[in-house]
Amino acid sequence: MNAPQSATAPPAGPGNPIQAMLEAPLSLRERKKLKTRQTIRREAYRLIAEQGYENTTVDQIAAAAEVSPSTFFRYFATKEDLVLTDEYDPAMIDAVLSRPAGEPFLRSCREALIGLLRQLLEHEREELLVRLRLTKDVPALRARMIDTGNEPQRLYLTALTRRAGVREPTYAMRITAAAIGAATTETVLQWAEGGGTEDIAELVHRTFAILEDGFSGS
Amino acid sequence: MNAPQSATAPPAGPGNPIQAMLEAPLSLRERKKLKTRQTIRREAYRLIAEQGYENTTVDQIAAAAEVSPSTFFRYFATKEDLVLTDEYDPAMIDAVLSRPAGEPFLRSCREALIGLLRQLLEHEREELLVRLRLTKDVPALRARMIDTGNEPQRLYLTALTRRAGVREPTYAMRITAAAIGAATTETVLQWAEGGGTEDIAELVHRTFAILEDGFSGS
DNA sequence: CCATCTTTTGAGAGTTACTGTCATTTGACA
DNA sequence: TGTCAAATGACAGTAACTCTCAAAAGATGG
Repeated sequence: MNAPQSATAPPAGPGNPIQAMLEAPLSLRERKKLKTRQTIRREAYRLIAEQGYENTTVDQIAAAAEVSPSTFFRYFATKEDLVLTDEYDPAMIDAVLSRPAGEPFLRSCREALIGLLRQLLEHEREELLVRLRLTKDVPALRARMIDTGNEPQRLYLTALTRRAGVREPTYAMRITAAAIGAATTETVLQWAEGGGTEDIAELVHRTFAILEDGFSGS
Repeated sequence: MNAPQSATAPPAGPGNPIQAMLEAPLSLRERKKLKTRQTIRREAYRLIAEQGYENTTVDQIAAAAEVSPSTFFRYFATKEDLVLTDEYDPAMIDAVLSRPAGEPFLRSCREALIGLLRQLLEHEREELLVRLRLTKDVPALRARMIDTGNEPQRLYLTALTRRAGVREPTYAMRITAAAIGAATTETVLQWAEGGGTEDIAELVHRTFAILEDGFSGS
């Protein structure tokens, strides 16, 4: 193989999945890789903040991070991945699956989401805000987001399927995951648009209340 | 101005909006433009069917349609737009808005959707199937779809906002539009995946039933 | 510490989607 | 028929990727 794996997160326990990911003993090589990845991302965000997303070229980012453009693409398959990739997807699935068995799916999602967001906010509130705002403002990113593995829809579908203990999701599962996923995305984007000043847990509650009562308010 | 407008659909009445678009007296220039547009799309679909989306270059398409690459980009802003652009968005908004005033929004959407799909199926069933299947299979397309103006989410949001007679959509409207829009997209994609053999009206009914009862089945 | 093996990196060349400009052509219209 | 605006094509450029190959650097066994 010729490329460093794109950060396959170690399967984290349900206790504090994010924290767990920050530990783990690392070889020198691994540490260097991680550092390179962080440097690239940091420099990229700096440049993007100064010049905007479209005006910042990969070559500039590579130069600022002191790596070759080739190396940039070894760490991020596309420029968009800079903003969109996320290491916490497995944690979200775990969080949903570790909810009590009989609980309605909607509630499991809500609680898992609130728990995960609380942790994310503690550790990297600012970065999350920047990323979400970019996601909302840059068309290419908003577009791409849907397809990447980190979109909520796919997470929910995986969780639903596993919870039911089946291999292939049913039609109803697909529809459910699509709807809840989109609502989740919209919720965090709205939070970011408000500058992160609102209580995100409260927003999540409002969202799920709408879903739960079948949109009867409209 | 230097470029032909990308098919701004004439505002169609609620009667039979699609049919209305197919009539209208056209000047020679307009007819030629329309023909060029159709030729490009037809040749593109042919090449894509033979070689796949990624392996088909814009230059090839332009050559096959006997226009210059410049002209290609005057008709389709991006290669993706070949597959994704859709002339019927205004018709969908109209269809929702022309439902009875007191009707629950969910039902208005359902009926509007079924009505529009029925017409689409009559006129261009095959093309619709091809497009949907491409949309589902080609990552770049699936990604891009969300951002373009033709995605259901934006349509529903517009309809909701206008129906309420306000300027800015509320938080609840955004969440509602996101959820219903995603469910709609998933529904038609599922239909296409089944090769169009299932009754799409029935699928739509199942989808909206799930939404209506608050996902209590999960 | 050294030799060797594997992973990571950089250099460079090539492809493709797209942008902008400008001169030429072609339909519209009086 | 002459004039104007819209449509087209040729061409040059940019930037995001892809591929290949050789050099550098960490891992590993002696």
